Amino acid sequence: MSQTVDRALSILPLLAEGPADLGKVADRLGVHKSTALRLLRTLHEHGLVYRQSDQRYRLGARLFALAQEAMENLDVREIAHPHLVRLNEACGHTVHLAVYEEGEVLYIDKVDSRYPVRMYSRIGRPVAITVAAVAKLLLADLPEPERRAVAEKLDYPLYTARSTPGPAAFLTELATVREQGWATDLGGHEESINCVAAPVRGADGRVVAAMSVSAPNVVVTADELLTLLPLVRRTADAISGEYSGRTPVPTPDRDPA
Amino acid sequence: MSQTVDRALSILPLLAEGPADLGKVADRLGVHKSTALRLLRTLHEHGLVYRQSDQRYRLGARLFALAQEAMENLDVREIAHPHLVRLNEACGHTVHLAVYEEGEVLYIDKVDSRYPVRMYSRIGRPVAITVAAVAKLLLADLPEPERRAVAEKLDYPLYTARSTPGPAAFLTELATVREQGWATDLGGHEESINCVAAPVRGADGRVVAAMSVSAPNVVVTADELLTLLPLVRRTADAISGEYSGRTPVPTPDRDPA
DNA sequence: CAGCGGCGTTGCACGTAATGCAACACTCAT
DNA sequence: ATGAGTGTTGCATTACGTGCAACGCCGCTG
Repeated sequence: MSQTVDRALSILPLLAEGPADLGKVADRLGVHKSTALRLLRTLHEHGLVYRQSDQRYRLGARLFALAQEAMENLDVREIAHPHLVRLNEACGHTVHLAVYEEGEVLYIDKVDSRYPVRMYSRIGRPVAITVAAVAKLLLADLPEPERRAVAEKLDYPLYTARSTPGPAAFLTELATVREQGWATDLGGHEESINCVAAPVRGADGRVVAAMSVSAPNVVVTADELLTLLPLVRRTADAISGEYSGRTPVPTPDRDPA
Repeated sequence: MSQTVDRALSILPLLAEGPADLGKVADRLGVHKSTALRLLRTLHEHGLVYRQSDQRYRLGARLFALAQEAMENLDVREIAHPHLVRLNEACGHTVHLAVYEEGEVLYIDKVDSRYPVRMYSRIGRPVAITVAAVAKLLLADLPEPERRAVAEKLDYPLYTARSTPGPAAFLTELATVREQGWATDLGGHEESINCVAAPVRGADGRVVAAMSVSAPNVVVTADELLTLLPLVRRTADAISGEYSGRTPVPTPDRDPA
């Protein structure tokens, strides 16, 4: 809508790929060097872009700070965190919390497994949306037209033989998940890793987040992991209760309502 | 420099304080509502801003993804290298840079001593993890459970009489190192070689790498080497600053007052 | 050492594209 | 109903961003 800003913002993902010099930025934007320079300068003044000693540009500190603040402003996360920790203490596995936003699913919190074997996932990183258990729950709750639209537009990478192959299979899976109120990922992303997930709902019943427990085969089998489902669901429900404000009294309360 | 972009970017810190509606944004920017609307739309298209269900705006998810991607594509080695060279020019000794990865500590860069006597160490080679100063710094920063798990699993070869004998001693040493923010290896790997090391930290304060200066007894005594500690730490801090995009501006002035 | 090519930077005239205005659409309260 | 509070759209004006060309600055290379 605003050309100048649009161009300026296009620089950010470009720099996220790695440092670039002025010429490269101008090229990729399709603008004159002087234009690119001014845009970069403006970004620099706001600290979103940093100029390293070899004069190349890269993303700057304020961006990290903003991302941090943005995350802290997500109140689901704040409410959920202690529950995630408790769940991790109970079962020992990696616990994730994820939200849906604008066609993407992102991890917004994580408690690492107590076992030395760790999964590769980091907060802020987009989830493998077509296979992850949390993604299924979040997408399954979208209104039908949007759900369909999103499913059509996605790529369906075949991470493993069990990955969701395409839109049709995905929509079927979403229907099942929607019906049963929980989801799994059994080796769909990485052959040896399984997950079970449950939804966190707001006061209006809409799914606002999803949480999962993940563990590799070498630690527990898929069947053993499934026995944790009731616990996962109870935890998710507890978070839902607290989030939607109709919590009886969780633990440390200052004013009894 | 660019008014439009400048205004648009000013919205981000504003939203970082918490969600705001169109009117508030326009007010704070000192522009007409329609102008603010267009700016917000552009930010929205790039995912930097998200419109929540009550129509208010808040910081968007792509911000995480950007910050995340930038972190992953950041090359400590590239940023650190000129600093290592400068340090080597200043003190003449061998300078190392190392990172932790999956239970191992690896040298990823090295500037050779100007003295004829050289250590043998190779870039990409695993470090003597139980004794090397850089290894201590990197392991000391791991979360407690993992640190313990790693320490338990290690072998403790007795390279010299001063080598770390076992897990207990190692964990104690790590606690000290963690506390003081620097580390040494005084003849723990080879009888006649000493090292001092300091950590390189990312924007979040986590240790992403460690650097050390090493020299054999025949060139400088351990005490003499220790006098280099402040310089080593300053260098490491400079790298940290640049790595996290925090340094003001590397102006080409000769002498900073 | 001079000459050269590649880079970032600056000043300026041009015309695109951002701006503010005013009118419109909509939702809630009253 | 009716009003005040939102967010939204179309449009005329001109401010502002744009590209150009010239400059300065290294680091090469002959």
